[in-house]
Amino acid sequence: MTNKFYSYDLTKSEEDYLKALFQIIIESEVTKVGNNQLAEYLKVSPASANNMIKKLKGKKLVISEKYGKLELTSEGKEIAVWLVRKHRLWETFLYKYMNFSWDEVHEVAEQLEHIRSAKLIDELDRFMDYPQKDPHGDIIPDEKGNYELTPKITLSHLKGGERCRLVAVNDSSVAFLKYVSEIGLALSSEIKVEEVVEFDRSVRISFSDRTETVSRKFADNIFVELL
Amino acid sequence: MTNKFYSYDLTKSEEDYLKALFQIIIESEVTKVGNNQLAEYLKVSPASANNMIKKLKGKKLVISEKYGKLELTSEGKEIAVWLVRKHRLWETFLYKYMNFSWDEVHEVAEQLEHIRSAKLIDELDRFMDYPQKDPHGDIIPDEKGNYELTPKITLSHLKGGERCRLVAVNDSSVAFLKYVSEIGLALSSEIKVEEVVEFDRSVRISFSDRTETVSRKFADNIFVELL
DNA sequence: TAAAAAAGTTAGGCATGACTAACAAGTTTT
DNA sequence: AAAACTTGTTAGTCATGCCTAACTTTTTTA
Ligand SMILES: [Mn+2]
Ligand SMILES: [Mn+2]
Ligand SMILES: [Mn+2]
Ligand SMILES: [Mn+2]
Repeated sequence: MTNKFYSYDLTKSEEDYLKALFQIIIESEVTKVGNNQLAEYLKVSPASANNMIKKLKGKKLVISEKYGKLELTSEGKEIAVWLVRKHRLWETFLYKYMNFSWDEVHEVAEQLEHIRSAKLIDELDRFMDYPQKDPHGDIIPDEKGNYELTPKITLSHLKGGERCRLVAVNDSSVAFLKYVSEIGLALSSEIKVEEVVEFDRSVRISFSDRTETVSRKFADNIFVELL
Repeated sequence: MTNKFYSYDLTKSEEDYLKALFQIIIESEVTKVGNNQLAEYLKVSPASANNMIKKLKGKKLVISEKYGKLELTSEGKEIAVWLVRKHRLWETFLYKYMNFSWDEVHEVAEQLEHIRSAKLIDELDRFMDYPQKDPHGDIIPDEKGNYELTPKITLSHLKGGERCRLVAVNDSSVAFLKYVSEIGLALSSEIKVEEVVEFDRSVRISFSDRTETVSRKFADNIFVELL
């Protein structure tokens, strides 16, 4: 199955910028992104981001007016979704077949997502029997680029007494994921919010016979579904 | 299993040059390689090769005197063998699990061999139950870098009447491999040499109820084991 | 609304890894 | 041994993608 995106032949960096634009748009629920915001996200200087954006505008993958905010064209977005699909399929493969833990998959998937072979991705998808979600609970876009947005309710939105299920995490860093696991939480964990501490808005939660207090910052990075 | 080669952090290009040096040494059964020979192998200019060799000498992976031929240091060779291991494990994975044909695997493995994760390679090896050979019949070096050389008898060495088994191919190009398959040959095929044509030394062979005449150049690229 | 701050752009550099053109050293040929 | 050829090296250029410093434009705040 040949993929039309292979006519583009973008560099690894160009791909990373497109994907970053897409992720920022999804994560912060906006349609336009500032140049410096993009630079910060990718940990490069504003000048570097500005330079790359010029190239992507030349390839009609990004649009913006001078001194204006950045938008992905529909083609730019399609390529970004395709990269997300590859990233999440690889993470799933590493997790389910290569004995990687959920905090180890992201780093290697960052490399694997740039491998150019539509056939490999299609076959990987088939091999794993078309998984719906990656190890962090994120939806894997299908071969046509269709995808659902991951849920937007975080643990920090709940009030004392409410119950929920952990459906995804909003941070792929090793530090965060290791901490989540150490506490004893995982995808599908059922959590009850005991109390939101007034002083610093940290959250007292209980789950499987255990009680823990987690920070506001932590709770902001846990996506849940109300029960 | 952490791999010591990850302390090197070579670029993709540096890796390709080391691997090329190693392949030339194995294929042409020499210990030293000329700069221009290396350049030709990699399809770059002699100036480019010369430039890269300077860097590899700085990293003590290559040795040579000025205007002299190039040698891999033992460290350079170890890294090259590690790259060959990765390449052949990926080819095997693509062939056995991803429904790639033997002429499709090489191109994608050229990309995958540069993925940095010793754990992924160890797990891939375990997942496939420690395969000994890749889809072209080449030996896969083990995790310690031990490997056997592929057999050096080609079909073109045989005389009329002799019989052999196809054990490997010495060319990974799509054009060659497709032709091999089209004729009806594959790894393990039993071949009888009917006659070596005196005029142009092409070879009349028979196998599984079929008779074909193949060129000298073709016969040079088929490795066999005498029966 | 004028000053200050933030956001975006441009200019000039640097490293990597290609290239061509010119040159130097080594190897054959005559 | 000199000429011719082959091989290796150097110099200068280019594209990519990063940087800092300086500048311009837009937005915020006083
Ligand atoms: Mn990830
Ligand atoms: Mn990436
Ligand atoms: Mn190969
Ligand atoms: Mn390679």
